[in-house]
Amino acid sequence: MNIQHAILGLLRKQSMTGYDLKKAMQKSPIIYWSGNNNQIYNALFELENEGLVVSRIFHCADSPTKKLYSLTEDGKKELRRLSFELPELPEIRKSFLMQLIFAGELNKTELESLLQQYYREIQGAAFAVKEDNLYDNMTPFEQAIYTLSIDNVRESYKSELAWIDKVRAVALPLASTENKEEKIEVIEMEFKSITKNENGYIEITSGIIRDERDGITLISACAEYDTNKIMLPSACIGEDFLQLSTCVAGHVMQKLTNYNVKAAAILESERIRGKFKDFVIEANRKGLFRVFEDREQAERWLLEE
Amino acid sequence: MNIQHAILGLLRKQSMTGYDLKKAMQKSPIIYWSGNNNQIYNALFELENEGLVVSRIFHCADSPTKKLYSLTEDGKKELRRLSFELPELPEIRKSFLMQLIFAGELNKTELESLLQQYYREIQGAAFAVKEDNLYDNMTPFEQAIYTLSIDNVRESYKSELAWIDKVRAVALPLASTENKEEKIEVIEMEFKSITKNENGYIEITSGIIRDERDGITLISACAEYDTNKIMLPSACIGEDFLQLSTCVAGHVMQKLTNYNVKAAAILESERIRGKFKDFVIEANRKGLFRVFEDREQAERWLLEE
DNA sequence: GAAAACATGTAAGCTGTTACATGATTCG
DNA sequence: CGAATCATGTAACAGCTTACATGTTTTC
Repeated sequence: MNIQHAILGLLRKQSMTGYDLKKAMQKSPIIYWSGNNNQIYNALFELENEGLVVSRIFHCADSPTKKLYSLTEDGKKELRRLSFELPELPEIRKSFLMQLIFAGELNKTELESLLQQYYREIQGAAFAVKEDNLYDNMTPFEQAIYTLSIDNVRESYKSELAWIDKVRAVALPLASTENKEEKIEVIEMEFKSITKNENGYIEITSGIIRDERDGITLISACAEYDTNKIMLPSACIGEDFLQLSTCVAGHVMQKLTNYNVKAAAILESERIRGKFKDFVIEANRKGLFRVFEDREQAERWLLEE
Repeated sequence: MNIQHAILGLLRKQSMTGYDLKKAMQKSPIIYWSGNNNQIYNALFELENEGLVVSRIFHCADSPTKKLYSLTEDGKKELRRLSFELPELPEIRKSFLMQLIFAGELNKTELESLLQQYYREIQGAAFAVKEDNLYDNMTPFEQAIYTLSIDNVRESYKSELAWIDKVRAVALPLASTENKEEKIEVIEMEFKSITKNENGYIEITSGIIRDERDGITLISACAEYDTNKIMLPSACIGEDFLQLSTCVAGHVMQKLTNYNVKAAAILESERIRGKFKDFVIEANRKGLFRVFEDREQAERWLLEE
């Protein structure tokens, strides 16, 4: 399976531009190409050379030539041929398994900490899988196949979560309890759920954000409570978060964006200093992460739309 | 996770040469690099430059300098540091899902045929996962972690098989029954199991090998009967198999080698013609696939050792 | 009026693959 | 004695990624 096949597939029911293809690839949890321009435009060029697609050029007013690609008869034939090729084995790469077997003598705390982090990442990833139709007009059969495929992705994550529990049950008791050189502190975060007229969010009640890992904890908590809105009171914002040089704020923002989680932070104006001020202005404009001085305002924004 | 990390991990308990590393990577179902020279020798060069590994050179007699690599103290520290890095999400690429959703209107027969093929490949791959210790002296804890990791791989395949059954149950009834232009013939193969003093093999009782896909059918039958020995009577060897130009024999051989399945074919000498004769001589020498004129001989070879 | 989204493309670089080159040792 | 395995390395190339360049339209 190559990207050409994917493009032919996406063009099967509707004409699209290169940009449309890029968006479709980025959105889909099944199409695993990142949707980068280089590949797509090159592939389209080759497909057109081989006569499998044609482009109609739209000159809107002036120069912005937009090319709408669609399948030729040959393209349809080729897609049908590819559909009956011998299926490929899935490619599965789980770095975490290597990380574990190469780690050697972990003590109980260390192992539990690693498993916890992995659990949260998987949980977050599973939460982010959204069903979101590939084509507009799908037959019931196509719809069923598509839903089943999305299920497949979700189930892969689920069985990974089940496996982590199995490791907890089997391997944790065998791990040594002695402490190695440095003690690893595991500070748990706690959350509570708040519901206001059919809408709700979660709020951190204890724990401090100081680390990239804590970003994952936020996402995973959202997954657990099945919400994508989270309130961060001043008490849970660590000093590291406020120092841009530590990159903590940036990493956490990245996670929020990836998993489409909306976060409102309440920060006293005294705590917003130096470059962090610019970061706040920038973030407030963007959308998924905003800083408020006032709890009421924060809540209003979180719950809106 | 990069290949450097993997190399540090493999060297954790024992010194190894580049060649040893290559073998270890090729064997392991968890370490997903193909174990190609280019990467390994380059990585070793860099690791040595960074002072994370050292090599002792062995001059055996003349020139064949053999380099035994082992971890330095810095290397051990680096490995420990990497062990506590934030775990990465698994990378899962299932082409088959794309193949299905891009295939569009499949009728019942076509869908069932695709599912069948996919099922067999997964079954074969699961069959090929062998537990086979990474290090010699493993603590019970390390042993448990390793066994659990292998389980993880096997369970990924198992849950894929379960998913295929779900697709059969849900989507097959929705598929149209009408026949498209060309009818796809699905000829099932049948097998019987033969046991002789605690040892056994399976034999094809109906169906003909004519296709790369049939190679997968053989592997999948082996997985089902939990054997890696298979008898191919003359009746099941198609004419295409005997024509080297069709590549059928080559592809089937490839599958047998990949999955470590031993196959004995019984062929009358009249049927061995032209270039196929060379292929037979070549194959007989190699080991996993041999041709016999006589059933007795074939059985003896199959059951030996 | 500024930024985000739409739209098409290019360049440099990393990772990993196959294939080649070379020579020693071991094994049937 | 010939082949397979051991052992180290190189070359060329495919695939994919990040980042850059450029300009338009839409949206706040």
